[in-house]
Amino acid sequence: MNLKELSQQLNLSQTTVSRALNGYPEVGDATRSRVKAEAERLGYRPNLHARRLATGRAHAIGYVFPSDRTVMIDPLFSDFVAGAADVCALQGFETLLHAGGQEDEASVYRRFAEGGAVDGVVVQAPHVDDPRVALLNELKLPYIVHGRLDSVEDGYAWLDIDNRGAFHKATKLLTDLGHRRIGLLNGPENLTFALHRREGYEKALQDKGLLSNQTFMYSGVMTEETGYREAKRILQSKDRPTALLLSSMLLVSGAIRAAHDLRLEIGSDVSLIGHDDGLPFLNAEGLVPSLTTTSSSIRAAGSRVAELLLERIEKPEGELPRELWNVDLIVRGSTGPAPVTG
Amino acid sequence: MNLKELSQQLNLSQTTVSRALNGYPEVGDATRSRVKAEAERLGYRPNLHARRLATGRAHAIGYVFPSDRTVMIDPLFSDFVAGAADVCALQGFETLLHAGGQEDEASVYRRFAEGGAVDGVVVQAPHVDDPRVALLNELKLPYIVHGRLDSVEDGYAWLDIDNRGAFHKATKLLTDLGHRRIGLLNGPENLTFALHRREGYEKALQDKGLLSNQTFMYSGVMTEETGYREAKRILQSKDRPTALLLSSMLLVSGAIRAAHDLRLEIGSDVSLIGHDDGLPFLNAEGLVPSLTTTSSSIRAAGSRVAELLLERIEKPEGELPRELWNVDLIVRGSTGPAPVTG
DNA sequence: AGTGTTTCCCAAACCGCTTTGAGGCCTTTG
DNA sequence: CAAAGGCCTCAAAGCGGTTTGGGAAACACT
Repeated sequence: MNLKELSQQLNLSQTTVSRALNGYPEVGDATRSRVKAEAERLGYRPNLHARRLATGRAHAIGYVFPSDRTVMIDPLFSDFVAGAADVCALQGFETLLHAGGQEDEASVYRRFAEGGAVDGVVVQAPHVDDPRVALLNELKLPYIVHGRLDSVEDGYAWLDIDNRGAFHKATKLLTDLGHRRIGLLNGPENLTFALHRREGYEKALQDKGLLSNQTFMYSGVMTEETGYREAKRILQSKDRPTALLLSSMLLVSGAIRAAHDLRLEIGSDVSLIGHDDGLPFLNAEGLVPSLTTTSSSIRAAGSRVAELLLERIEKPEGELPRELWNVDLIVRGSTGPAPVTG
Repeated sequence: MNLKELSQQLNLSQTTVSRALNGYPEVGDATRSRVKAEAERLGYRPNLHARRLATGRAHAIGYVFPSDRTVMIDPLFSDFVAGAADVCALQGFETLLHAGGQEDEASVYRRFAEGGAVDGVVVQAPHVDDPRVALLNELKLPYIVHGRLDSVEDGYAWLDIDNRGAFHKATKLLTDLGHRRIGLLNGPENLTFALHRREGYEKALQDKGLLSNQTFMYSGVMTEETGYREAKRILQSKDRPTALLLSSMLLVSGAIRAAHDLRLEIGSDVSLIGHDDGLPFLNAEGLVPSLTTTSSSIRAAGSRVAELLLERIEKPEGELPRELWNVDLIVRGSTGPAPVTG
């Protein structure tokens, strides 16, 4: 069933039927409802590609897996995308995923832009100096960055959580509790979010005249295993830290295991603060003791990013959105005063 | 740069240029290479929608999030999709995600089929008696089920791992080690994979004349927290089991925490076997003691499913693929003989 | 020279929708 | 009553590719 057949069925022109269906004002109420009823009855679905070709709009947004992510897919990713895809679906947009292949990333974006495959893209996990932003600006393909470049905040659209602030707060809580040696297990610090977290952490230490110590730090992939291994290493080191900051719940999970191994009581022998992205399968509150966290829903971020992107697609010349989300510090049972023998 | 401009540039007709680019034999070698070089030089990208309209093929496959999954996105999902998207990208296919929205699932499939949005879909996490299969058969939209319906194996295309066999093997290992009371923490048993796992488990118990015990079982969402809670409950029950089977690594993670809490030594006081989907962020080998697993890469399954789907799209009338993958039982340190006092 | 084969290329139709520009009909207004 | 203005509707021209049905040129063979 296509438009032509439908319009013949109705004894109307294609134009009128199309307009009736798409809500244009030039068509009368009676006609419109007749058309709609008939379309419904016959199960008419407009051909997407024809519509896209005619309108020049894809009604789709895209994600490109960064090439260095194809091996290690982030568990955050699905939740983020789910949030975004929900919003898109509500507005009749599809979500396109493009992974790897032999094509390099820049050329995928180019094809997206020039071939009209998508109306806009989401840039995830930006590097400190991410080339994608410049490329997308050049291509004039609407986009929104989830995160930020390192120092630049102008000239591109972004939504980020206040990673510096979050880890500053978290570290301050620990120093206020008397901790003097605090470790940090972080993501790869060429990614902005991780860098910012470290900056917040170091700033808070400096505020108290404390120095950060390289042996108490880790930066790299955030798996349960590295959490275990690095937490164990750090907690076994000479003058071990009395508290650890952990950049993801998976690291937390590993660190808890390490603490158990070393017979360290969490919340007294060692305090733990983790960053919680609100993943449904790893609950900070359900831990024992419950985990003190900096907390921010990655899913909500996904939804909001999609909203902003759709707005930008609607009005490409509108003002560039820049949203910095506050991150809550939720104090629970895993943090306590520094041990006196520390 | 579109085809028309390119052909004018070359002083050729659109036909010839199109044919040269798409490898049709009617065009001479000299002409073909001249066309290709010029297309490359000018950065010509064919408009996807135009091509799709003309050919009637979308060059895309789709995933629809089941509506009951939009709240709790499976952490397996991203790895599975990544595997699939890789394969698709290599063959020039895009991957479409459709989540929720206000539209019901059946109508999404209908729209996909009739609107030509995708050439085929992947059906994930099938229920015991999943209505999607019948719908897709009716719509004649190529698809492949990752998993199976409960009893039916004919009349649809599927790839599944041998969940029954895997959990049979795992349970047998435990009974052979002398365990008589064995618990099972499983996924929701309205999903086929979970049901099959239980069947394998119960069969192996029966083989030894053992009865399964409802108090030693759990079926539901597979999060770290439920793993902890349920493992703790089961391990505290009267005549507690000496071994646990766990349907996902997240459940394992929770169970380990529970065992620590209860001061049970893993591998001696309680044996653990987990199902490992090969997720990069939760490594069975890195645990202490290393975890005995039934092991099967979800990512590889994603890739293969995509391959099969692309084949089906190519030849819709071909034979229905049915692949049952063997699952390895990898014995490591978390399993040992049943404690004598058991 | 006439015929048949290849080889290479073209004009035009088509995919199914949107949108433009025009026109018919009916009501209002001077 | 004629002109103006609204309201509806339509035919046709895109959008940018693919594909069909020839046709011209070059060559080989009677």
